[in-house]
Amino acid sequence: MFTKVLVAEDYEIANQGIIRILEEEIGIQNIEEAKYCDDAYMKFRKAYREQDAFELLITDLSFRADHKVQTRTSGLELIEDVRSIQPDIKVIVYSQENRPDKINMLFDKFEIDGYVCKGQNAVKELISCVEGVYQDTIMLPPELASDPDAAPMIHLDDIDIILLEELAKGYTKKEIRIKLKELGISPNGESYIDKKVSKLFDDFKAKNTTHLIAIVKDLGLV
Amino acid sequence: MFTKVLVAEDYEIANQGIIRILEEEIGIQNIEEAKYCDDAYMKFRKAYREQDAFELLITDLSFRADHKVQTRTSGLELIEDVRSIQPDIKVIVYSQENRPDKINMLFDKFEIDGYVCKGQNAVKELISCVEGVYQDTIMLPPELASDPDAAPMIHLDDIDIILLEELAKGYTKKEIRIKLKELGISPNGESYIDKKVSKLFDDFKAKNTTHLIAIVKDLGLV
DNA sequence: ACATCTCGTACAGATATCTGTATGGACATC
DNA sequence: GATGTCCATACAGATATCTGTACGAGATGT
Repeated sequence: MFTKVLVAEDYEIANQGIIRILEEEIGIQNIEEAKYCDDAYMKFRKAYREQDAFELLITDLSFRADHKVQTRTSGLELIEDVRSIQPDIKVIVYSQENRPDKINMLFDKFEIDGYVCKGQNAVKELISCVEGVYQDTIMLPPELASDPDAAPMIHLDDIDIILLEELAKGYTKKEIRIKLKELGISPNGESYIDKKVSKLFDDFKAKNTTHLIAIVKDLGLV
Repeated sequence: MFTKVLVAEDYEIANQGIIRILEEEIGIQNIEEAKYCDDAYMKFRKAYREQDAFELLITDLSFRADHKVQTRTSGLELIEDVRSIQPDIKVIVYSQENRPDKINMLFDKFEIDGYVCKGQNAVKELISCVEGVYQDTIMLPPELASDPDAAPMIHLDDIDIILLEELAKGYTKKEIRIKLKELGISPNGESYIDKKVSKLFDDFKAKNTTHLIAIVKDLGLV
């Protein structure tokens, strides 16, 4: 089993709860906790530098802002930063997020190893998730694993994501086309972008750009 | 102090935590709990019918969907339904929501009496909130109370809300104008709507409709 | 080697958005 | 009663959106 685990979770009670489960139910000795993403990153760096790296990171997604100014405000940034240094570290996300598209995005884009949904059965789920991840299994939450084709997943490529993000920032398609060109991202043809967005309309059953952005915002995809 | 309180919160641990505080820290004897909005409503109706009504409702906003099919899926609906029967019941919302605009909206539109943010200091905040609400004080969370003019609040009237909601559903302004006319809501002139939306652009510093909807979605206003 | 399909691009027309100006009524202030 | 300020509406023009057709380049299959 894992011997050294880092827990990043700002909500103190939940933090203690996770530690208690790791210690008493799973029997992990060496657990460190952090209430802020930056603190978590510092502990991670220190352990890595001292050749005593963490094997598993359990992190929340959203961290409340408070008086302490943080460079990282989201678990996603923490995951990216940690993975850029130690790519093979296992990552389990523990969050209240329950939107399938968002959770799938975490596995697709951030290549997390497991996801546990805060809620009624979080204890049982967390235990089996940690055990599964230790066996190199990708541990989908039961909600997703049980009916994998319940919602026909929409696959978004990189350009789709960029388009959605830029549209949400209020840029026109022309401005986006110019941006893409400047950044050397291709394809960037005018009507290719139109086509891409039209396809997104079909996929999400949106009537127009505004509706599309409202839908993907609700889904938490951007 | 309150003698009879109803707690609606689906996350069991939090639910028990609230009850423990109400009992041991504040000394309230008669507390009932519910994990579902519908259950909470049933308990409320029963107590009201039996002339033994609740004096205070403490409720979460979001309730997880599970196998039990619910007619109410949000604390907001619960508040509306409860208030329509017993308008003078005190309501405290206990949620992880921390967006000032959204919380302000709860006070403005749902006339809640207090708000407690899930988090580090939730225990202290909950105690003072319950005590304040008992004294007929409107208990803003400390984040909002401390700097009331930190974010210059944008006042949205009914038409603004309707416009934002309909735009988010993908209706064009022309369609919205016709809808308003059919519903007998006025003003509904073509350029009045244009002007209203333009003002929203200014208020939220949005470049266009799509950007506007992205912003208000992020703020949780729709 | 040929047909077929997808991908990326170009163009064009109908519709919608956004911004500006103009007009008349309601209301208050002086 | 004259003046200015909102409020609600109308109209108009430049820009953007959305949809459809068309065309070449490359990949795929048979």
